[in-house]
Amino acid sequence: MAIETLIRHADATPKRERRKEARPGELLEAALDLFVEKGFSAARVDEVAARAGVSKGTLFLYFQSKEDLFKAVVRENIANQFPTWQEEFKAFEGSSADMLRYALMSWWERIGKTRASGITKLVMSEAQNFPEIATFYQEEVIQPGNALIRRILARGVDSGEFRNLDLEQAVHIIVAPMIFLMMWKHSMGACAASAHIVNPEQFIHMQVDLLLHGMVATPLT
Amino acid sequence: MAIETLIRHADATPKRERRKEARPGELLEAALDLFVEKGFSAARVDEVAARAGVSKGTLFLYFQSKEDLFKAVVRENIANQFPTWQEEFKAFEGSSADMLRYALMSWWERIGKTRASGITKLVMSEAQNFPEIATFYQEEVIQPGNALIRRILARGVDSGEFRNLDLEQAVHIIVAPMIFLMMWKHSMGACAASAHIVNPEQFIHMQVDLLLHGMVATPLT
Amino acid sequence: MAIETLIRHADATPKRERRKEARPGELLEAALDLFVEKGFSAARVDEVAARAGVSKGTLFLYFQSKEDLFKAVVRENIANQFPTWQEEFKAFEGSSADMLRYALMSWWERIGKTRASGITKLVMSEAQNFPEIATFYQEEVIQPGNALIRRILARGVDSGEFRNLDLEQAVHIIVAPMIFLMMWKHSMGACAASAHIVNPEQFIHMQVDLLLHGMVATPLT
Amino acid sequence: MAIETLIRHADATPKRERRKEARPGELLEAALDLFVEKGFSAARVDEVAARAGVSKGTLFLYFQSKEDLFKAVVRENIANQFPTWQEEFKAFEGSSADMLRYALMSWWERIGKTRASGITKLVMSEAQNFPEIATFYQEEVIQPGNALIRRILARGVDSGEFRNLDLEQAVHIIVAPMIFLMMWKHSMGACAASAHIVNPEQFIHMQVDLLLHGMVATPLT
DNA sequence: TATGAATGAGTCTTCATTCAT
DNA sequence: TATGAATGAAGACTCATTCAT
Repeated sequence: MAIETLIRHADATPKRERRKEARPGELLEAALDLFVEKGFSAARVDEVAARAGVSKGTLFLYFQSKEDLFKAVVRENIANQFPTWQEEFKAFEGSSADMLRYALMSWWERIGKTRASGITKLVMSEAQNFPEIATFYQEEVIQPGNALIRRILARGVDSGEFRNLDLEQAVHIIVAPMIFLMMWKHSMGACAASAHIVNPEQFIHMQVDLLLHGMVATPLT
Repeated sequence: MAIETLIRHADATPKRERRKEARPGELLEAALDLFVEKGFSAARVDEVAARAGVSKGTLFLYFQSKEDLFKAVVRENIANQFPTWQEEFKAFEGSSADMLRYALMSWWERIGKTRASGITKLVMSEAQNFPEIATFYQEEVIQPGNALIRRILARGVDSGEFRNLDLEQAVHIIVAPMIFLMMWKHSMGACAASAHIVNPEQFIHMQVDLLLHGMVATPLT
Repeated sequence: MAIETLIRHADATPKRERRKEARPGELLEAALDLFVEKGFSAARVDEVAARAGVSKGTLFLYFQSKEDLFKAVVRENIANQFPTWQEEFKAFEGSSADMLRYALMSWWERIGKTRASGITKLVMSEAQNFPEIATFYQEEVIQPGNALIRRILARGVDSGEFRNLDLEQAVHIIVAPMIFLMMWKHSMGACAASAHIVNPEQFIHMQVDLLLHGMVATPLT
Repeated sequence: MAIETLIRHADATPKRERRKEARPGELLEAALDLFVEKGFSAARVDEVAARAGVSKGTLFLYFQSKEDLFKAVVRENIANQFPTWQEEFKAFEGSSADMLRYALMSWWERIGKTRASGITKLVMSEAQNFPEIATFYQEEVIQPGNALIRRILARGVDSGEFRNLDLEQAVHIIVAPMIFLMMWKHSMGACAASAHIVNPEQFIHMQVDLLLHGMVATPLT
């Protein structure tokens, strides 16, 4: 998608011409779909090419190898939605509890629910075989994401709304179930036997509730 | 070859050794290693056999297929542990909060910390390509595991120690961070940029604390 | 290797040759040879490919599987002939006795005499191990073949030239010796002790004669 | 069977002792079944051994190789029922037509119908790969069998009951359908799609009828 | 003599990659 | 630049045969 956008901006040439220039973008699109769906090794380059409407040979004209294609796919799709969010959160006026709830729910709407979650699943699944990509993802996605959550928690602690938490740890605890949701959606969740065991919206609701108020009947004194 | 012969004589290792009792265990060991290291489809049965010190044919003497071998690995390393836990939990006498804490920590000691956690990572990564494995794992690991947690929660609710929870959802919320830990350890956790970001023991401690008592400074009234 | 290189230069045969049109035919030729020579299961796809001058992979470009290849061989060499026969028979103007004689003789010329007869031998030899092939053969060769014969007999009965026969049975009686000829040619006929015991043309002549007029000196009254 | 008989006659030792001696016979029995059922290459030596109640290793104690076993099986089972028949035919008093009918029907009862027909199927199927066996069979079974038929035909011709036939050819025409019946029974006849297409008894009846009196309504003048 | 665990060559099939056109 | 025919190195699994016991 990023590449396509760049190309579009570069020149507004008529369709036939652009077609040629757009090839890599179409291939990356198709590859993303297939890598998410089947994983790196089970995805077939024939199918990627076919879905992009070109021949297998053409694919190798743009990408040296399947691995090369994979890396390009992930790099292209690690987009930053974070700046937008940062703006939203700066302007947020409710309680920090509401802010947390809002953050997780909107994360689900914009990332978890969409195809973007497939990238996370993909990166985590193949991290062992592509360490550079894992590092890249860690830096470009996970750390900024964590920073966003950390800011919300810090706000709550500062205002006295939250207990005095170890922020670093707490961030992971918030983030873990979201990552779980994405993994689940693209793995067990896609299998018949366990398809609808986890309902994401309910899951997030309860997650926030428990995180905020705990399970014990007699609260901390 | 002359050298090889010399070595053979030095070790006096017979080419064919009959060790029927020991074989399956040795193969399962090697298989666990390789499955965790490379994933299900990338692990080669030849290599499993070689690492166990036998020929490819011998492997198929003990396991009908690669899938069968994998199932045996899962049973040996994960499923087998459930009965023990069940016993322990039956005999447990402390509070349900302590019980939950104990469950998660001992789960970490016996599974999460060990190579066995790699199995969970692998299953989630490749579930889509091997539906039969996904179903198997769902039935032999996830459902029994969930049942164990559900019993703890039910005990807490029954005794009035916990709030009246939607057990099914709560189970997922307990389990999700554990799955996250396993995924993390075998994906991002293995890359430099994030190696020690998540400390499992601390993570679990805080997870239990937050789950039990919540984050808000002013508890539910 | 030096020699090989020399030869290559001498011939100037390119390693990779693109001959999409010709490939299937060449493969079918080679496959027919090998299937007849070794039987279905003993014939090796590698050897078929090699004999056709292509790599193993190329064979699977044109035929989905060994079984698929075999079916194509059957269609090419046997099943394809039925429409032609049907045309010929439609246009046939002589007596039904002549028609029968012609059918059997031309069957011998076009199938029995050629390598194609080896296919029948092979199918009968291996039918039990490859039920799908047996069914295929039954449907694509035996039934159409029988239908052709049945039509000739029916014509003779209708015209009063033949006695009122049980057509279904009579068809088998006509067909049996033809199958015998094919079996014989590719089994006992290939061994010294019996090489020339059965002369097909004479055999067919006498077969038709006896079938038409019987052996007894005093005919039915 | 032949071997067993020999052994039984040789010594009437108690069961336990004889067991050991009987091994080869039991193996040949089991092997016959399996070779007939599946053919040479599809029959598994494990299964032969298992069916004979011994281990695979034991089989190779008695037979050098699978091929060796195969040859032994066929040799053992080419029994001669011919002398008996010869006696019967010498004493036969009816017409030659009746004699022919009787010969074919009793052949079906004693050979075609029984497991013995499996040997023929086996030998014809594997003749290409075992030429010595084909020769052996030709001499030991086919030629004597043909001689029997030839005598019947000669009797009919001599008595003026039959036309003046080329005996050599006529014999083949009589024998061909019988061989067809055996092949069919053990190949296509064993497949669901065509199980009962050919009814042997009816087939033989009609065969004899047509052979004797022909199909044409207006007989030879 | 009997066992059955162990072997390893051999089989079909797949698929990333190359290259003549 | 684009094609798609051709390649060949794997990979899972089988099975006749061997050999330590």
